[in-house]
Amino acid sequence: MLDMKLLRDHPDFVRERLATRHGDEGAKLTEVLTLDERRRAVLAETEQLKARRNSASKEIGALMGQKKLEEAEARKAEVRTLGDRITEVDRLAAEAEEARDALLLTLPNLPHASVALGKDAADNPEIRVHGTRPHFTFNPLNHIELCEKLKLVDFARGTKLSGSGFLLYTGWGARLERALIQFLLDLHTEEHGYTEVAPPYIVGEHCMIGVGQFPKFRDQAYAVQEGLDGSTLGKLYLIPTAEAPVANIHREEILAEKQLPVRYVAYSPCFRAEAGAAGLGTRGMIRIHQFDKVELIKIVHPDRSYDELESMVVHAETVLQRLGLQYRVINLCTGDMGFAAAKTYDIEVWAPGQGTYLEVSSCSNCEDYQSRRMNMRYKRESDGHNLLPHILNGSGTALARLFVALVETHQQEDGSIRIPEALQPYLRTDRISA
RNA sequence: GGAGGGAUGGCUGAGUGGUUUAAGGCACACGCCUGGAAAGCGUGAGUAGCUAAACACUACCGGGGGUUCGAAUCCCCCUCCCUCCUCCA
Repeated sequence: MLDMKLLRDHPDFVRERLATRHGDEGAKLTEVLTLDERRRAVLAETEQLKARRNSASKEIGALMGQKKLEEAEARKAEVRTLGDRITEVDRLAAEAEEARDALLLTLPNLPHASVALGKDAADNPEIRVHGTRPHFTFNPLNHIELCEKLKLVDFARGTKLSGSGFLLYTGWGARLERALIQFLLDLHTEEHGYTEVAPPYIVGEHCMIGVGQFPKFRDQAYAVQEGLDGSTLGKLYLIPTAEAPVANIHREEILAEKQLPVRYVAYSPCFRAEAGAAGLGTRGMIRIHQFDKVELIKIVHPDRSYDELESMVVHAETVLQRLGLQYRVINLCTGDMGFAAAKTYDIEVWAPGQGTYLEVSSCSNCEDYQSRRMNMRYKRESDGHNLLPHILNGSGTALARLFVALVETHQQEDGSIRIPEALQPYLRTDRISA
């Protein structure tokens, strides 16, 4: 959520920044400002009325104490009409505030000044490229062929169980997935200083609103119903990312300044409806309804958040380096950025069987956009003021596509997969073969 | 799912209709005292809205609604926590 004060004081600046994003929301800004003005006007009136009522009520109390009952009754009648006005004016204020806030929740974050202006993915500047692409002396297979030959994933039965977009990992495939998860968690806890948490995979609506997932992307979520009780539907949702529960851990709390930075790492499955998305319906593991991910979350001091973003990207890159994968880091331009982000780096891993890069990580600084929605604050030591921390999230990394890049990159001429050294202790083999 | 008990400031804990602008205590800040500290004494201090700022004012006792001139206090609904029963991995 954007700062209402900023909208009031610098509407043109906000309008201009919003216009750089995909799907300009600037028109809503005017409406928010109108509603805000109405609210403030009505609020001023109701506060005056309440002040009058409060002092009158005190006088009535005093009159009753002096046993001047008749006078008291007369004043009561007077104040009663005041009360009716207050009820009415209060209602107007509440309505204006509700409408304003509902609209405010639909405005995306403002891009940071350092973010390149652009329209879509084609305008994303490339920051750096790492590693060399594998060179094959034979005809390399794609991950679908490899998974079927080595029986790593049973695509047909995954679809039989849950429909297209769901995977059944089998044998060494299931073990590889599990090994990757543990490798990632150990890396980030032991080498990068994150605290591991294991969150719920179902969260309340307030958590989805907190991270900016709702109200805009309601159609992308799986809603849960408890048993036959239809009234529970729409209260709880399967998480689209561990960001939803983990970023909300300290919602409605006031953290001590010296607690910052807070760094969490969490494994979770991620559930995405992908309504209207291209590429579902074809086989494979690139875009699916359920995938595993290890997520990084940081809650940091506002002065430090852009340094923390840089180190977070490095943490995610380390994953790909250890696994011997070629990748590049790009910076999302204003038109391609996600809803809550002020600045985002994407990491894309090279998948030889696809002949393209696949996005396996997205690291964003959301600044105070989420903490304001969550009412998460920290107490500044110097003066005791409660301020909004900055919240960052990053994949470290998403698994299914990492799996694809891994098997496609490390495939051998005999059809086996060479396991990178970093992973061998977890999988307890250096090779997967038929 | 059933029965009962709870939710008050950073923490603890009083408060069943009117100087409660929420007592007292702990912790906190400043001052006095001291060679210095502790103890003691004194003073201050919640969050937010409004304001250029300050004063004033308004709101906030889990959330929402109601009764009343006036609600932390009375009534209704909801959420969460605790105890017991039931069920269960």
